[in-house]
Amino acid sequence: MTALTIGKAAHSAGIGVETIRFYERKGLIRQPPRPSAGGPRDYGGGTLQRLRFITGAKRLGFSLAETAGLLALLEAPGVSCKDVQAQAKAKRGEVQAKIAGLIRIRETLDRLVDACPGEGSLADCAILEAIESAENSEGTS
Amino acid sequence: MTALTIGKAAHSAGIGVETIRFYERKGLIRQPPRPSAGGPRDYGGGTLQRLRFITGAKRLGFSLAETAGLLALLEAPGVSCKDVQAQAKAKRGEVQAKIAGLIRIRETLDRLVDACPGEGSLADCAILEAIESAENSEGTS
DNA sequence: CTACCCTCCGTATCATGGTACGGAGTCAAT
DNA sequence: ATTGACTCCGTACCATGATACGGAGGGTAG
Repeated sequence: MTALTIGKAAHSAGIGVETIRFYERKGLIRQPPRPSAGGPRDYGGGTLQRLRFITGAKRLGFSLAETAGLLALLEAPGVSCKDVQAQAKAKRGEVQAKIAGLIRIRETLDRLVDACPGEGSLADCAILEAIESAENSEGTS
Repeated sequence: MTALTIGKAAHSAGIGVETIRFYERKGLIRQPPRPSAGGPRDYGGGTLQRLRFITGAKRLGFSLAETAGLLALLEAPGVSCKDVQAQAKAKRGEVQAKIAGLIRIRETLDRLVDACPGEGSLADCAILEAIESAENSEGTS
C-alpha cells in the first residue's frame, strides 16, 4: 500500500490536484486526515473511488450538486436502489428535453442555411433577417 | 417618435435594463449618445433592432461573443451572405455534435435505469457501480 | 412643489466548474 | 547538505451571462 498522495490520486483519477481540493471545498469528498506521523494525506481507498464516481457522474450530465446528492445517498442508511433509479430517470428526462430543444434549434439552422442564397450582399441574407425578426418557436437553450 | 428610454427598450426587447447595460459593456451594442439637450439616451432605431438580433441569436445557440461577431459582420463593408451562412453552418455542426453527445448519454442512462432492479439495497444497484467503474464511452458533455 | 419613478454609472454579487498563485513546509535523492 | 519536487493552505482569478445595489440627478404627475 504505497500511500496515495493527492498528486497521484489526481493523476489516477485523470483530474488535477486543484480540482480535488476544489471538490473538497464543495463537500463532494472529505479531506483525508493528516497522518499523525506527519507527511502528506492519504487519498487511497474510498476517496479515489469517490473521485472516479464524480467524473463518471459528470460524464452522465450530473452537476456537481447533483453528484453530491448521489454521494450522500451512497452513505445514507436505508436508501433503496429505487431512489437512485429515480435520480437517473429524472436526469434522463432532462437530457431528453435538452435534446429536443437542440433539435428544434438545428432544424431552424437548417432552414436558415437553406434559405440563404449563399452569395450576394448581406441585404439579401435571409439568415440575418430571420434572426432579427424573432419568429422563433425555439425552446430556451 | 416618443424617445425610447432604456427602460422602454428593455421592455420592448423582452430583457432587463441591466442586461442592456451589460451588452453595452460587452461591446455588443453601442451606447446611444446623451442628447445635447440633456435627458435620457434614446434607444430607438438601430439599437432596438440589435437587441432583438441578440436575443434571436441567443435562441439559436450563439454565444454573446459569436453574436458580437455576427453583429460586426453586419456592419463590415463587402461582407457576403456566404460568410453569414458559414457561421450558421458551423453552429449547426456544433449543435449536431452536442445532440449526438446527449443521445449517447441518454442511451447510457436508459441502460442504467433498466439494469437497476428498482428495489433493494444500494449494494445491488447497478447504476452506482456503473458510474464508479468508468466503463464510459461517452462524449464529454 | 413635492413625491416618486426613472436614468445614469460604477461596482459587487450570483451560479457553475474549475485554474492559478504564492509562501511555507516536507521528503527523497544526489 | 542542498536541490528539486511535491504537499498544504488560503486566496484570487478565469469564462459565461447575467442580476443587484446604491447614490446622484432629472422629469413628470398630482
